[in-house]
Amino acid sequence: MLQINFIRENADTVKAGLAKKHFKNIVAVDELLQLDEEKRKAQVETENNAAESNQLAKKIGELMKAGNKTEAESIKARTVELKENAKQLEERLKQLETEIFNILVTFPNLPSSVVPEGKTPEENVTVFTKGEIPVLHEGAMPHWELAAKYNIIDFELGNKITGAGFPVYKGKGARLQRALINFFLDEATKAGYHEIMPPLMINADSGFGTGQLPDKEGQMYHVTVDDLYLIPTAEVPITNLYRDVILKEEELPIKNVGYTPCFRREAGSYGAHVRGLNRLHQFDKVEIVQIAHPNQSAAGLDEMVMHVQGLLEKLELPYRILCLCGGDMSFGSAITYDFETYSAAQERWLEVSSTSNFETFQSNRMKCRYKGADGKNQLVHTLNGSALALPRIVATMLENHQTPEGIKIPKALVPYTGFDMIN
RNA sequence: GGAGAGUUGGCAGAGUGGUCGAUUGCGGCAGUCUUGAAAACUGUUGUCUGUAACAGGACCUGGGGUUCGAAUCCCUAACUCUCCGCCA
Repeated sequence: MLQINFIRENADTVKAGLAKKHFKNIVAVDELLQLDEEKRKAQVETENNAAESNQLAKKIGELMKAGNKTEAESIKARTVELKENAKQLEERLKQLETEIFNILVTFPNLPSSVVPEGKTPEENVTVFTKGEIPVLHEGAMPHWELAAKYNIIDFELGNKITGAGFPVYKGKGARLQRALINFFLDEATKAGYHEIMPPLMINADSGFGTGQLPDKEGQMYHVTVDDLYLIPTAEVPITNLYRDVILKEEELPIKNVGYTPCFRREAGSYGAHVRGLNRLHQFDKVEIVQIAHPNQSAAGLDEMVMHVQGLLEKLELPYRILCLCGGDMSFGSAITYDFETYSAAQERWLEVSSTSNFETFQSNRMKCRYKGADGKNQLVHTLNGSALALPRIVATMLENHQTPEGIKIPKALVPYTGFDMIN
């Protein structure tokens, strides 16, 4: 969430930023500032009223103690009057605050200055590409056919047990999942991340903290009897660990990693591009999260990007890195790098990681701050990235590493799988 | 699920209607002493809002109420603990 003080002092910058993100309702900025003006006036009135009231109440206390009841009674008349005023003033103030909040939560984060202009995914800028795109042998198959051929992932069985988008992993397929999870966790640990195993359900406060709520409820599974949500990503619980926390400056950066299943309703997506592992309702992901000093967050993002690159290279997958354009970035992000691996049988790039700096957007919602050298509390920056999401990695591995004899497991992963070929 | 007790500043823990934003201890920070450290002693130490700076306002788990006045009384929600029941 943007800070009202910042908007007040930088209205033009805010408008330009919102425009870059292709936010439609930019006039709301002026509306907001108007309301803010009114609210501040209302606040002064309310507080002056309260100040007089407090003063008189104190005086009544003193008079009562001194036994001067008649004078105390005479003052009471005025306090009753003030109380009436207070009720109205407070109501008005509350109403203005609500209106301001309701506008404020609709504003996305402002994009960083290096984010490219653009509206659609086509306008994302490829900043790095690495790896050979494999030439597949005659009769090569897409991953869903390979999954059936080697009996490692069963989509039909998942349909029966739960529904579409909930595959069942079997035998070497299940073992491969476990191997990737452990591999990713170990690599992150080596890079200095602290392992966390968080709850898989979150409350509404946590959903608000990282920006899933309000408005994006539709993307999460909601357990209504207990009013809890299944996590769409480990980012939510792991970042919210620091909700309402004041950190010491020297504690930063905090680097956490966690493996969790992720649950997404993916309402509204369908078609050929969701076949097989391309888009699931439940999938596994290892997520890295940093809580950083504002001065360190840019370097933190670079480090995260390099970490993800290292993973893809060890898995021997061709990949490219995109810097998302303003219009294609997520709501809360200030800058996002997407990683895509090339899926040779589908002949298309698949997103396997999204690594972002949220700057103060989440920390302002979560009230996560650090105490600076000057003793003042300031908002931290939050960052997160997938390192990595499994299904599309598995999809590309199956497709790209297939041979007529079977599917080769990359060297780095063999110690984790315990086999070097799926056949 | 049933019965009871509780939730106060980083932590522990006082405070049952007025001068309490809150006693005290620990911890933290600064100083004295010391070659340095420890100990001891002294001082200091919550957050938000607001102001040029003061002032002012809000916060004792959240929400609502009673009252001129609420940490304190009432209602309600959440959470924690103890006992019983159930259970991986």
